[in-house]
Amino acid sequence: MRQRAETDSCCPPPNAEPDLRPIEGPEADEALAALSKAIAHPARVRIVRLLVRKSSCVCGDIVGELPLAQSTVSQHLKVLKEAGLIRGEVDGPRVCYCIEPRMLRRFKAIVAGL
Amino acid sequence: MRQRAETDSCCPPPNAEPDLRPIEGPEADEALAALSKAIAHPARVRIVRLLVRKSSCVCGDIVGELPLAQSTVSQHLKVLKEAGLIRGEVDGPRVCYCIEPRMLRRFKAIVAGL
DNA sequence: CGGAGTTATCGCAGAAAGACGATGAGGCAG
DNA sequence: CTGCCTCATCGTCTTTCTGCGATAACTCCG
Repeated sequence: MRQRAETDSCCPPPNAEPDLRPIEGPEADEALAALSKAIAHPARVRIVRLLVRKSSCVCGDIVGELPLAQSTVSQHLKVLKEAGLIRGEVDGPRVCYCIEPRMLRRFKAIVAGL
Repeated sequence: MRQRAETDSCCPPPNAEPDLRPIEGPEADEALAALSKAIAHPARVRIVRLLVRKSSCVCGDIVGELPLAQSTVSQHLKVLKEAGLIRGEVDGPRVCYCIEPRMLRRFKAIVAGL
């Protein structure tokens, strides 16, 4: 077993590698559209905010924070995960979600470059 | 008639009033979701890019820039307009669209604040 | 007034999103 | 092994999005 446990965050990748992907052009346009679509729902905005705030990653507690059914929240998490904005790591019987800093940074960069 | 004409941009509001609206909280979350949804389509990203690039506002030329029917482009413009991201001003027989700098700034600010 | 050019709206059809309950899959404790 | 807890997936329904052609509205020019 790993030494990751209670206080230890399950997703600690604070790597600050430079992002070489373009901020403009067709690829960036597609990326912006996809990332925007992923975040284009109040529930998903709240999820992202939760995960950003808690550098330590919350888990199914997200369900408790939202007025939605567990299956619905799971769907939203799936959308965010498929967009690459968050990551889920299995930690025993539960799953620990956290922000994918790279992708969030990319989103911010493209938007800022508008 | 006004002195606005060919080279004159029809939407010249370069006012840089400070935006006092919140960057966080429920209101900002709703705003971010709405703005993201408005831009969450490749065609609409391209439209926004076009209007940002050309500080002078293009018009129905947008239709020529996109591989979509005129009615479809008009729909996308409507979405962006309803989100407050762009503005359309009637200029003779045609309509001149331009970015609404305030709203775009707000979008950038909220995203940057994530 | 009447035609021409430009844009908005309508109606439709197919695709996708959103929400939920029910069910399945997997780990952990006993 | 069995039950429990957590989470993902499935199936369904409703709503919204997306795209288009057709048509209306609107402006300018003769």
